[in-house]
Amino acid sequence: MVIATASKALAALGHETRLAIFRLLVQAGPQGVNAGLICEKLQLAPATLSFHLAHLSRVGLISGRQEGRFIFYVADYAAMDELLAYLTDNCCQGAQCLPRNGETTTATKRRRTASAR
Amino acid sequence: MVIATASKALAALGHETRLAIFRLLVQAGPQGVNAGLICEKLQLAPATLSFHLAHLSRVGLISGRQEGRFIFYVADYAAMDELLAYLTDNCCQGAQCLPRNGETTTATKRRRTASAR
DNA sequence: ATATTATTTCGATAATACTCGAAATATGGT
DNA sequence: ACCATATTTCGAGTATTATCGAAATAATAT
Repeated sequence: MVIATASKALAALGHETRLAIFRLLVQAGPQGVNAGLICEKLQLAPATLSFHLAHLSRVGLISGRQEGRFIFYVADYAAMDELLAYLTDNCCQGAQCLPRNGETTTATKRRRTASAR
Repeated sequence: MVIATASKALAALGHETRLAIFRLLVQAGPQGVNAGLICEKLQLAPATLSFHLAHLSRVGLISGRQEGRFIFYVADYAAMDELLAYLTDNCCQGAQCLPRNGETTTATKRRRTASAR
């Protein structure tokens, strides 16, 4: 992934409403959630939701699947995976991600696993 | 980490210039890079750089250490670690992060490692 | 065909963020 | 004290993003 792509994905998630939407979709799993239900759960005006869904779609983090009158939005796990890979590879280099106390935390383990690829 | 904090950190990284700055600092390691050198490497006007450094500092992703006339900026690895932990925990739930083809990729391994905590 | 429901697009407004020259501040050298 | 260098703050202009009512589109049901 190139930096321009990564920064666009990060910007998309860098808005509380959109992060909440994405989180909801991830937790909903592969069947997704239709727009109306997202509106209801997150208390958003339909036009506002539509704006944010379009943004997330544009950067490839979600996609929509029409089913009857509904459009079910689904998180794109592969896109998120690529973003996380970019961050661990470029913004969390090796042993430097060790916290000061020397304890091994998630990022470190994550990095080790990644290098074992 | 709460969603407000996570979205602020993501927004900070969601700008190509700031992501480039953060990446540079991560790669520079614990001694950091002084502002002037960042300016030079990334070809930024001093005032512009200062604006972005302030933004990254405000959300806790970097910090500055005065040394003589210079201010060395350093990436906060712990903050990045927490952000990655938030994303893997909240936006990449378990087996759902498996890509369609069934191959195991980074995020999956990452998630498994995380659950073994 | 018409009505109903789901969602998006349009349009206007408001708010926030970005860029950068110029001036201000801070530190160190002479 | 003065000068040079490093960085930030100020201020103003520009651009981008967010919100949401109202109208338009799309799908289904009656």
